[in-house]
Amino acid sequence: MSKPFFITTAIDYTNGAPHIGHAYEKVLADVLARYHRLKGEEVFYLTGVDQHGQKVQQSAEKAGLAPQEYVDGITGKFTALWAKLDVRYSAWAATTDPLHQECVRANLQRLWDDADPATGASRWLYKKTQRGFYSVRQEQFLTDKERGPDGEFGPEWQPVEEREEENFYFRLTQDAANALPGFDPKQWLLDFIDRRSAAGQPFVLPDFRVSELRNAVEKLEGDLCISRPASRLKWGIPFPEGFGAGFVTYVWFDALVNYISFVPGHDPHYGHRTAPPDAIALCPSPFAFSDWWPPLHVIGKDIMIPAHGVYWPVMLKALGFSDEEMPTLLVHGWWNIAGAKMSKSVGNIVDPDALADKYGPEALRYYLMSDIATGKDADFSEQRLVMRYNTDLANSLGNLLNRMLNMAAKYRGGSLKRLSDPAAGFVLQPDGAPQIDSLSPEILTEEIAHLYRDFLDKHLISHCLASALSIATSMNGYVDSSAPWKLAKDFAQADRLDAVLYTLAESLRIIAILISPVLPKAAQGIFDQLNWKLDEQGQETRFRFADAHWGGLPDGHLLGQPTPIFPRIETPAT
RNA sequence: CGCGGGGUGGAGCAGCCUGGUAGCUCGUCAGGCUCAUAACCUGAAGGUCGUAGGUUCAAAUCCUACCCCCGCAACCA
Repeated sequence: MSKPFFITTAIDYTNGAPHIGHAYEKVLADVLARYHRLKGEEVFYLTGVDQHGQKVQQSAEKAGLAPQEYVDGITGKFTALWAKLDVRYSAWAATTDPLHQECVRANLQRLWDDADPATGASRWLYKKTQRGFYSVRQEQFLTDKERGPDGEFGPEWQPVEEREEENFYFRLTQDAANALPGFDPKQWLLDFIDRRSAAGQPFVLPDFRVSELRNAVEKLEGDLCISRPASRLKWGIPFPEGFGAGFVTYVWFDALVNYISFVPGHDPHYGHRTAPPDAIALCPSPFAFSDWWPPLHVIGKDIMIPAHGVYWPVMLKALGFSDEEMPTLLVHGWWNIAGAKMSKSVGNIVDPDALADKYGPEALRYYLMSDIATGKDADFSEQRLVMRYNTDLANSLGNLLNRMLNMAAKYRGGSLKRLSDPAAGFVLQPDGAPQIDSLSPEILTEEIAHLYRDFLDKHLISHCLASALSIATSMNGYVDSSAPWKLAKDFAQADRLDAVLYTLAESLRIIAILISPVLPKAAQGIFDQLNWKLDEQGQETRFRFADAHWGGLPDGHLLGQPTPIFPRIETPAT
């Protein structure tokens, strides 16, 4: 069995409804997950929600709800949207899940117990008192960034008072006061990033972001505060008893740990390498934690620095993960609105739920995957969504399926004939060349399948789609140049007509396989109308990358009835 | 000298890593077809690939300098 594929997304903060950016990331990961399943791999796709924190605590109070009640409501909007968009995840990472809470506490305990023999103190965590300005109204400490032009804190923060607070810290650097014996996390991280790049396996993809991360690490100073006093933050995971009473886990040691806690075979009390027999019994997967690990983390560019690019690898290192067990970050760009950043305060948030209702989930999935180059930003436009759907799916692919099925039904009663001489159908060009676009259809589809695979391995979804759909474009041209409606009137051309119809049907079968990760419903629809693999109707296993080879449809195969699979979206003239 | 991204026909983008006829979608114009979802096909017009140097037989692609645009507090992918 091949290596299982473990993919995650960022877990979304449950303080507001999902927007188009959330949808993009989850669909992107879903497409990659489906692609790996298409290749026959076991896939574990983890996504979820980050439910803790002060913002949630405050919003819940404002709404007059208990925090759990409040996050359950928002969480429901996310899960409903993923169901609507056919985002098919393997496990749901909700940070209020007891399993996760236990894992976070166990990890903190492991780091606390990992003591330096010389001092008896933890090598990774320490307690420190810090003094600063605290806004009673906003319930947070203020930094110089919050000061107004006059150097004073504005009225939105008042009253402000000086306070002392004791917290736990996680070592990231090796400053004189808090040296970590024998190990400098910052230097290790720099070396690690360089080694991965040198090995051709960059820690961060696309690789133009590596230098950005590296620069940020170079400038890293200070350690990471990982706790909050319970007096200030109640809605979070309490520290284990051994740390003393009254501390709650601050965001990163809570949220990032989800990538560990929900993996099958993981047991927080036994570390990440071994799982006790009962843990395996609870989990039907034949894989242990170490089989799944390490993951591909799909994240937005905003949380690469510092969370996923700095804190997370150092946390993993501290927890005992080797360099070979470090994950890879796939960092995607943003959907901007008319060139401007999408923002709640500007009020230009795009609601994916409404779009899915208006145009259908497949149209939205297709747009989000086809109109952005992975890693870069793009402009969101409803007009372009409609345009791309109509052009690529309705006019090109959908229409090809429809015209092929109609001709097959009209001329051959829907029955396909597979000729022994595969070239018979292609000697149709004026110059007599047995070609479509200078290639035979077998070679054309074969080459495109390879191209597609290369693009997908580089996570370039829009390129994949373009290559898959270029088959439809070629075939539409082939229909015109071979003119089956003329062949049908000439008995001497019977073989050619059969060959043309077979070529078109075969191409459509292969296109359906290639687009299935992005357009699962449409791919099913194409197979249904081709009357193909009906015993696996509706199942994802109906599509296999290995089947994307010429000649799958047998001689005498009976095709189904044509129904527009991508009805054009008609918009009122503007 | 803060960091990073980008500047390619009217619009939106790909190509740049691994130099070698500048590609895609939309739009415009002119034809063709009639199997099809007023869909499809062909052809044309339109670009000195931000600017200036350099390397090379050859540069959108590599190097240097400069100009312009965008992002880098928070909500937030």
